[in-house]
Amino acid sequence: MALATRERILEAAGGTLLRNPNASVDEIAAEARVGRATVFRHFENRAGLLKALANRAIAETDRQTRLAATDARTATDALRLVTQAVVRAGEFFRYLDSAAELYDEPEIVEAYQRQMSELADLVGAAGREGFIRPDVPTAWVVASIDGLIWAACRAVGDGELGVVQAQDLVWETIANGLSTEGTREDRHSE
Amino acid sequence: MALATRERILEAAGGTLLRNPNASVDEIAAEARVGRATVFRHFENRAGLLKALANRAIAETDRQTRLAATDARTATDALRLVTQAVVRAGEFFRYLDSAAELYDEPEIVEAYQRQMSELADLVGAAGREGFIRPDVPTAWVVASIDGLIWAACRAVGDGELGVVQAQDLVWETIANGLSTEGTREDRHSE
DNA sequence: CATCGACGATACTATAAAGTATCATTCTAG
DNA sequence: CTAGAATGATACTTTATAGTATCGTCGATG
Repeated sequence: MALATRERILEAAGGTLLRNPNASVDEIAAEARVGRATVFRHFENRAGLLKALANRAIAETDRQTRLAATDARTATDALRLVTQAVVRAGEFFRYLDSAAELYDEPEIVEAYQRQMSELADLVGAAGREGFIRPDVPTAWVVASIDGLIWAACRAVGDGELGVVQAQDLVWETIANGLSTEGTREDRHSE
Repeated sequence: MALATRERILEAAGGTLLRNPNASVDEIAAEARVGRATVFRHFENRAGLLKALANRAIAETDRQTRLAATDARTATDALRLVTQAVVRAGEFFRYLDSAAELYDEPEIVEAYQRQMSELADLVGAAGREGFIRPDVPTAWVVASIDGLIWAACRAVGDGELGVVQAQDLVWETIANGLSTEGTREDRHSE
């Protein structure tokens, strides 16, 4: 089955590149239990393999977010669902931690920027609903959500948290932070 | 000046590797306005250069955190100051985004684990002071602080935020999240 | 059972980058 | 002003890996 082989290579590439971003085609093929030549039968070259892998991650993330967005009744709810959806898709793009080669692929960069821009739009809408504190710059909201999602995906990948638990914690942290303190003024005193 | 040259190479390596984690010694030397041979005069090999760079980042982070910790009167305060100190040291380790080779250096891995463990200790102490909500796993507290610090360092590096602003926002987000909502129960409704 | 396509294995070439050696030049200390 | 150290430039070797070509085998499909 050609499809099964191709998928197995992509799967192995994700796992191998996560452990070693500079893994050779040799290593990926070995991980996939496939001959090295077979990798080049399914992908034009190493860059093509990485590109296919990235596109797979983008598609999966889009799928999850689109699925989530249909359930939302408010922008705030959509932001929550999308955030949690991206955590769910995390296993597909976690290898991107160190995929510097992809910065040269306009197609990939564009897709990433589109997703970030969609997130920014959602943050803006949630802000207009009054969910986001107005004194926090939008850039930081987007950046910190991104950072928390990455942290969650890593924690899940390392087995420290379950997926559902991580999803809840991300949103909990976005919404309320980690502190017991209710007031926001005297947080520097104990 | 041997020292100035060595420092210039390290500086250039940090910048170059940030833009391209697989940058060759050629590129680093060019960025440092130095002959390629000179790099090998100051560092045993490429791995040695990366190791020196990592040690520099570790030392700078330690220095900043030690400086911060002396001012703290409570563990919660120490956690805040250390978090902000790491953001301040961010420019020194941001290139580590994709420095996979360093995973093989026990010395570096050990230092990283030590720093994370120190952070975990601080989180534990702050928890005993009642600052951290008891229903949040310590692993997530550590992971999310890490994620927010990374987000802050990237935002600073990209010029989206100033250092001081980023420091405050990180702590603000840790302590209170991003939301205007005071209650923690009905956050799923609008 | 025969055919055709996918695969594994292997051998080969090409290339980029690491690391070494050498020599002329420049800079600095005495 | 001079001797020695640091540097730049360059040429060279070595190595790892990408990518190609080929051939025999296996397995599904008709």
